[in-house]
Amino acid sequence: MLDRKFIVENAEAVRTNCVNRGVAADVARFVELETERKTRQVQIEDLNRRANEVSKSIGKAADAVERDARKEEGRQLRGQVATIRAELDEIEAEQLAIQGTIPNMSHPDAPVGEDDQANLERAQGKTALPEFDFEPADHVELGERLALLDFESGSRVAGAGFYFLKNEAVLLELALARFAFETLLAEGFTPMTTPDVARNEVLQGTGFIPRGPETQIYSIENTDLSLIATAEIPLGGLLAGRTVDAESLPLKFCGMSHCFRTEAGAAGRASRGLYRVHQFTKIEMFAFTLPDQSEPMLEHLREMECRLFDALEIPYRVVDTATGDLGGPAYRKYDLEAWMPGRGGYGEVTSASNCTDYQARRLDARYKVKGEKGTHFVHTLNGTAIAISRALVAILENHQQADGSVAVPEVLRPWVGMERIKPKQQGQ
RNA sequence: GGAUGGGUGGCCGAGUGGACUAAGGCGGCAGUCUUGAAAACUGCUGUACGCAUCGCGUACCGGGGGUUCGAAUCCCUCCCCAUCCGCCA
Repeated sequence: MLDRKFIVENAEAVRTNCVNRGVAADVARFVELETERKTRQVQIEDLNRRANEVSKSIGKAADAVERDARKEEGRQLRGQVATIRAELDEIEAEQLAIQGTIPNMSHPDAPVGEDDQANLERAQGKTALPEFDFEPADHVELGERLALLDFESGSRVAGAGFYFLKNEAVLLELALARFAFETLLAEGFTPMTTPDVARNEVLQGTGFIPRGPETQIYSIENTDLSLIATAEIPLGGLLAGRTVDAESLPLKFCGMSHCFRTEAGAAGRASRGLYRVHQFTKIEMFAFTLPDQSEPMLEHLREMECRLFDALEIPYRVVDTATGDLGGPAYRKYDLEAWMPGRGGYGEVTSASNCTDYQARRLDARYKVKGEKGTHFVHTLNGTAIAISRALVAILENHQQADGSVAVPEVLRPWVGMERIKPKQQGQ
């Protein structure tokens, strides 16, 4: 969320930004409430001060009569505090509700627009679009022919949206993970595997809504735990409620986790195959930085994503996300969209966001400069290194061959142990 | 799952109703001393918010609630951690 003082002092800019982002948030009401809140705050502090003075004077009271009189005075004061406190709580609750709906400010270069139609292509990958001298298959059909994907069993076991990977698909998953980690380790990222569940508090801190009608999150009954939708959640939680020394920043992590998403309301929307599933494995980058480091860090994350997908020989474009499509926490966001011959178009495979201090404020993740008074909020960034399921779509569809096989990208061969994935006989 | 003990300021750690709303130590910062450093000595050293001309105030001792004029301290409740036992990949 945004800082309340910032909202009040920049009400007009915040309001305009809400419009650009397509969010209806009552900024004016927030500002109005802030005045109300401050009045109450000052009243309460004054009453508390007087009550504290009274309390201290009781020990020194001359006699029982005076003591009783002072006690009564104290009771009165504390009673008044309780009344005003209740009003203040109500005001704060309303403010917090509004504050939660106000999105982060937007980078001045982010394209202004309602939705992904307004996204701006910034660059293209090194790999040219494939030209097939045959009718290319989509990944579902390839998965079938090569015995790599089993959606039917997945849905029998866990329901629609779940799947089994098998045979070389499993090797590809492991190879992709290994490849991503090797690349990122060389760049100073600290590798992590994370809990696949997290406290709802951590979900909320990172900006995810664990419950409610439009939630995308699976929650675990009778606990305050949810299945994570991305390693961004536990990695962001690493510094939740903590204050680190400024010198220790930036911190770069890459975490592998399973990701679980209910995809409520997404039925029918490109729902075939691996593109939109309830569970997948993902290697995610996450960074905590000083404020002036976050913009270069976003470029760094994007650069890593490009390097990974160039190495996988997958054609893609880099898109600068439009204000209306940024979501709540992002200040700026780049997506990599890979070419997917099966759909004859681009599909999102990664996403890198600079959340500035928006996420950190909710997480309460701070840094402190030695010798200076006070603390500041860190900046947080996250970016997909490789989301296995979507990477598999792109690999299978782009590297398919006329003979029905799929070429394994050069960089993965050491781990997959073969150059080609060949069609199987029935039952394999 | 069973038993026990715990959660206090950057860290260690004292503190069972009012004497600074946290002793003492470590670490950190500044100064004295010293050719320089170390040691020693002296002082300072949490965060947030508010008011304000140095400064003052309010809140915070795991979270929430309660008792009381007054709670780190008493009560209720939840969470977490540690150790041992059992079970187990």
